[in-house]
Amino acid sequence: MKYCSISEAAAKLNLPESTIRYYEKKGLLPLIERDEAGRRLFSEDQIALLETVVCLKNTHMPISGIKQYMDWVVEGDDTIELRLAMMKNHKRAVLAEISLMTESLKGIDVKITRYINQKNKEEEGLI
Amino acid sequence: MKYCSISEAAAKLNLPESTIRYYEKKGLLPLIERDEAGRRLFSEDQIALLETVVCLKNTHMPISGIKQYMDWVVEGDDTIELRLAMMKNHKRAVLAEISLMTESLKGIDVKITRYINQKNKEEEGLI
DNA sequence: TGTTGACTTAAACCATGGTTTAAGTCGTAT
DNA sequence: ATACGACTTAAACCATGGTTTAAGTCAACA
Repeated sequence: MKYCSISEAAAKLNLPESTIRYYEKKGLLPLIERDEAGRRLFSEDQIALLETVVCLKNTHMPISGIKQYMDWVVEGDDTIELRLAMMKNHKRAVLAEISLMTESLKGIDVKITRYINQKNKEEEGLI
Repeated sequence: MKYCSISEAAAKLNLPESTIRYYEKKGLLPLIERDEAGRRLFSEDQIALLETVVCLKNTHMPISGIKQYMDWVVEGDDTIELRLAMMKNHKRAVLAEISLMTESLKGIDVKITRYINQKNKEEEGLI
């Protein structure tokens, strides 16, 4: 298996190293191995877990939620139902948030349209 | 013109009163009138402005951005171009965020599918 | 051998976006 | 008159999600 350093992991995921350390401290990245010098070693699996963290973070799951999920991952197959339920719930929350944003975007579009019209009126006035 | 109290405004917009006071303090709600006793009076226009704040907040514009926008609103028609540019930029940012969320949601769907399959395999194993 | 450069830690620090508290002022109904 | 509910303020407090700092360890290269 190939391992990579924290700087390589950070580059792959486009995250600051400090963030990765912070995530590990918060329990979002359990079971990270270390070399003899105490440096973190990220396996492909760890990188995949980190990608999952990023994916959940991108969809605004709080740290506490991601930690719960990762605790269940570590716990093993007995928690599959729990993880499934969590992901289904989270998906619903994300879709709701996207809906809200999409809806609110309409209000922004109204302003854009209005401002464009006002600008045009000004220009007509100048002609 | 009809005015309403902070509690009525809070009820209309489904916001805590404390949040409305906080927004005013931060400069997001300029020109709020007061009665003789110092109580805030919200006109229809103020309510509309507050709705705009909520709309921008729902689309994750930071307080500092909303304040800039409101400062421009107060400044008047000379700032229409600036407001238009800001709203166009913001719209782009919101669409990008929605894209990121939508993309990340795929990763979540992958997990949902996988967990459902794993559950089914377990059940087959039990038969 | 010594000096880089990449890593380590704990703790302090920061920004953001509110919420809560404490103390006080009104207007009105009893 | 007084007591209640709705309002006011400034300041303290809180959670979240990191980032920065300071001090140290280690491996490898000149």
